[in-house]
Amino acid sequence: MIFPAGAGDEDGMTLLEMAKRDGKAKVAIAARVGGAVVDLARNVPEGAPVQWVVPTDPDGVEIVRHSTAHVMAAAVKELFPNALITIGPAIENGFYYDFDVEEPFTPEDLVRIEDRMREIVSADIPFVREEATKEQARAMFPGEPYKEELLADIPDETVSLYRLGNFLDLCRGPHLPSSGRAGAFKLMSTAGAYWRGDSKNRMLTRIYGVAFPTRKELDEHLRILEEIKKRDHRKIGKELDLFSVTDEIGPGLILWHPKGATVRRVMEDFWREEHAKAGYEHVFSPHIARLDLWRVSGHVDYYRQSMFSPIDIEGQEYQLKPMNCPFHIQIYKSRMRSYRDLPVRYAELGTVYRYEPSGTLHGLLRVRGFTQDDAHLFLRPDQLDDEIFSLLDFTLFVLRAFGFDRYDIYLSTRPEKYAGALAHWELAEAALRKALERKGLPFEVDPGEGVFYGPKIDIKIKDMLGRSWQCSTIQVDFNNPERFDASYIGEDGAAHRAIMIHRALMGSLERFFGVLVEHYAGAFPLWLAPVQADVLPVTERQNDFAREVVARLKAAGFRAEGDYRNEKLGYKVRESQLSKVPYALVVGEREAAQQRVTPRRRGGEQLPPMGVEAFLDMLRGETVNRAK
RNA sequence: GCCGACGUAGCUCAACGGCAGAGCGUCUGAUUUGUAAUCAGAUGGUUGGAGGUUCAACUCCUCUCGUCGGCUCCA
Repeated sequence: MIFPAGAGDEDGMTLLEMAKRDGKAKVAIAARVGGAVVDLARNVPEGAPVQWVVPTDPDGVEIVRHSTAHVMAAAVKELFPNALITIGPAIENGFYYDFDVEEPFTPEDLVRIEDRMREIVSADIPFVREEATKEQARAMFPGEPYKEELLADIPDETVSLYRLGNFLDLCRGPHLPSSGRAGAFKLMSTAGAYWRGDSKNRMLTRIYGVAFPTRKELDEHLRILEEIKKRDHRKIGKELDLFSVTDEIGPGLILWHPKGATVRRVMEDFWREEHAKAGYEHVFSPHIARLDLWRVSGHVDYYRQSMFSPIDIEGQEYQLKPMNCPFHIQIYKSRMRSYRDLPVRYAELGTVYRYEPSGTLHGLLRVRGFTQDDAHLFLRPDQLDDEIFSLLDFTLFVLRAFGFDRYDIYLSTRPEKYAGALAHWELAEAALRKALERKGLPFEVDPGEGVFYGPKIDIKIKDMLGRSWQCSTIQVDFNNPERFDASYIGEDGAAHRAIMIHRALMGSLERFFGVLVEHYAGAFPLWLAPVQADVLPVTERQNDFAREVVARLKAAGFRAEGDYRNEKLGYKVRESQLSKVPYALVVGEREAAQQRVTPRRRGGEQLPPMGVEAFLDMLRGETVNRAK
């Protein structure tokens, strides 16, 4: 919401005074003058139009968050005078501030800091903007080495400073007129963070907080956090007995339990089937290979920090594979290729192992051993455009089948450190761009974010809660065909270099499965559900009929289980519901007599009794288009 | 890897220098049950591991392994 305002008509009038005059002082927290957002303490610019910035504007929210960070720093400086201040920006949903302290803050400290913050807000202390030369500013931060370092890096001669009571901070601003304008906030956690994000620097103590213009928005945010917690795939994975990671096996290594493995198998079957239809050939490759292979591929040079140590086998060094590409290239190279053979498309659910620092491991989303739904395509240059175009189609089709139809697409271009010829890069970037445009897909360019061997398209899917997950990637590669001498015989009878595309749609089965669990909160759509129907006999007199129903469902290719325990129906229904099985089939005396079942959907909806065949038809109808 | 917090029964959690517990689960028995928990009994632990302080350690200290929240990186 933007309130237009008249141009200032009095010399020396501040924006705040003008806001008061216009009755906007209660809502405006800053103003947009020209392109810049400025504090209300500034003078009204002559002749320039002014727009009020209110807390609900994107710019306004950022000011609220940034100023809350300053309020926190002021509170910390009062309670912990020895804490050295560094930086404290606004971030998504809130803010943080990094401090250099001898002893990290405890949860109790956070409570004290938050209490003190509320007092500062109640006192409604003005934020006062000052300007100083760098030289003057240096003298204003005695004993604050981080501020000194920041000052040294600022190119401008004049810097701005903000005073909040006794607390002074070097800051670009803008800020709220006063602390009383801060919205609803809450300190969330402390964390270690390197000074300037560099692990060579000293570890600082960061305090994270969330802040919103209103209490209502804060409460809503906290509710979403609760929802995220409820959907956590690690929690649901345990509850539904899908997978585990154990101390005994090792961190970052996944055990797929039968229920999780069933979902994975369905995912894989679907994947294999669709790839075969799309002209891919399936291959298999070993988990280790001679280290030399990885020297040729460039992994030893570019990727060593993510690889496990080589294994000594009879004096030869072997390497646990971090990628599948060199194997597929070898298969391609196993015989002479004609231009007529291309494109050659090799697909493999290839399990790779990468060393990830222990602190980065996270459930299924960040692991040390994972299976890529990998494929490598070998093409002639004239095939590049069409291949990428149809690949985009194929990718979006697969994602849609799993229930993802919202995504962000990124085109990552040539990085500073790149391999190969510039002309190749330009050709590849143009091909990727053209395909996206031809499909009419909106995308963002990530300049310099390509892989060393080529540019790429990344697709980040959005889940039910709107969170983004990087899964699909399509990468053009001129480098590896060069390194491995992968070529084909052209129409002219001469050898030509092939172009390679690396691509993964789900990315990693582990991660994709984890995302699926959170997306559906464990309630998988029918085609993926590990158990699709629970058959629940009301008394043990119906057990025989229930077994027959289970057998018929299984014979028809569906996954069904019977609950023959000596429990009341309510108990069995409850357990079926909690394990998120899509259908519970109640079979009592009436059903058994009429050879029928009474289905109950996962949500509680009861369907009329029907014959087993009718129920099977219903299941078939619901699984034919997969995602639902 | 680095900073911090945390590891107690299969699961969720109590006990926080003085006899290691509850609910759920599991097992046994009774009950034969109609759409989110039938009753009773039993079972279950080198308190992550190693060392130390103490008359006494789940509790305090050191080391180690792991988990979680971040930093960095990425599928």
